[in-house]
Amino acid sequence: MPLAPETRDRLTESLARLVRSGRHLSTRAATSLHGDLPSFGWPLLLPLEQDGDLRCSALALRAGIDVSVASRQVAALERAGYVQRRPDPLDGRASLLRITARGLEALSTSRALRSEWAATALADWDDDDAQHVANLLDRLLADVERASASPAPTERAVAG
Amino acid sequence: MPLAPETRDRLTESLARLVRSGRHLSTRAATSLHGDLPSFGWPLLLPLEQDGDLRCSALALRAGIDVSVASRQVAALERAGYVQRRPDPLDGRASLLRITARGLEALSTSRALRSEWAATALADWDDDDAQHVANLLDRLLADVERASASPAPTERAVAG
DNA sequence: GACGGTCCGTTGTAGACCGCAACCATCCAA
DNA sequence: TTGGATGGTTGCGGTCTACAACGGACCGTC
Repeated sequence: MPLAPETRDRLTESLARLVRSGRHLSTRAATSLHGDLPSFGWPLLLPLEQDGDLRCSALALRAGIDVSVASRQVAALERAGYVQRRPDPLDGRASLLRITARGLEALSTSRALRSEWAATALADWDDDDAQHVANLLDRLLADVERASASPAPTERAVAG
Repeated sequence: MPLAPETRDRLTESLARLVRSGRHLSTRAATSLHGDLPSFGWPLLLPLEQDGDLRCSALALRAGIDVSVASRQVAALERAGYVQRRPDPLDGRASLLRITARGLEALSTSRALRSEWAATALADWDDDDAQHVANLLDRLLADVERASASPAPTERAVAG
């Protein structure tokens, strides 16, 4: 059965509330969820942990932020000793960023804090439901990002 | 089967990415998703549409923001003619906020834009999956908000 | 009926995050 | 060699947020 408009709107509304709540949580949680890591540390260090050395622009792309923002945040992380930069041997303009041991450690404690928090929040979920919703969330995320990337639809909606 | 740690962490990670992506979308979408309504218009006007007249403090509670923020945003909405205020007959300190015809109309066009956007984003979902994920999202949202409201768990995590 | 504590909403202030535009240094192709 | 393209930094302005202080109104108490 194709998607009914009511279901669609209900889903977007739930999504909007979730985003709002998540934003609220991430500002409020501040130190309790990130340890001594600044709030932007997680989304920047995680790609560095997973993919190894990255350029600033690549990191910005992964984190979904402007290069200028990434530049400032990376500078802060570098000052704090979470990342290290070395000149890119292939391009004199660029730097390569690498996560330090301190960065890995901070990521680890932050991961533990998140995990602990999630354990209390999701106390009465069973594994099947959680896996199911995780699958659907990933799919939803992919679709939202795809629709967000293409500039056309909403502008068409405005014009039409 | 109880929630496995891996599932838990996977779910939080998906959730974090979704929130991040959604935030990005809501800033980027700006005019295309809200029409001429300011970005904070939707979460403020919606409770007024659903529940009728509300005080500023009640509205702030519903929107999950501080009263001072709500006060400023409501003032902007009032200047733009989306809401109307009248003194609360029961309490000389308070005002009652009511959404105007213009506000209802703006909400309606905004809803249409959202709906149109959602239609393209969720094009290849079927109704069962969408309803299922909406149900699970609502439950997830409730749990997250509950865990977010209680100050204890994360601080315990930090202390321990 | 006056008074002190409490509550509502507004305003001042400050911080976090974001993106755009201008800029320098470097790269690369013509 | 030279001019356009590119990587990263910085200046600037904008948005959203919360906390603190304040004036005005409310209410239980004396």
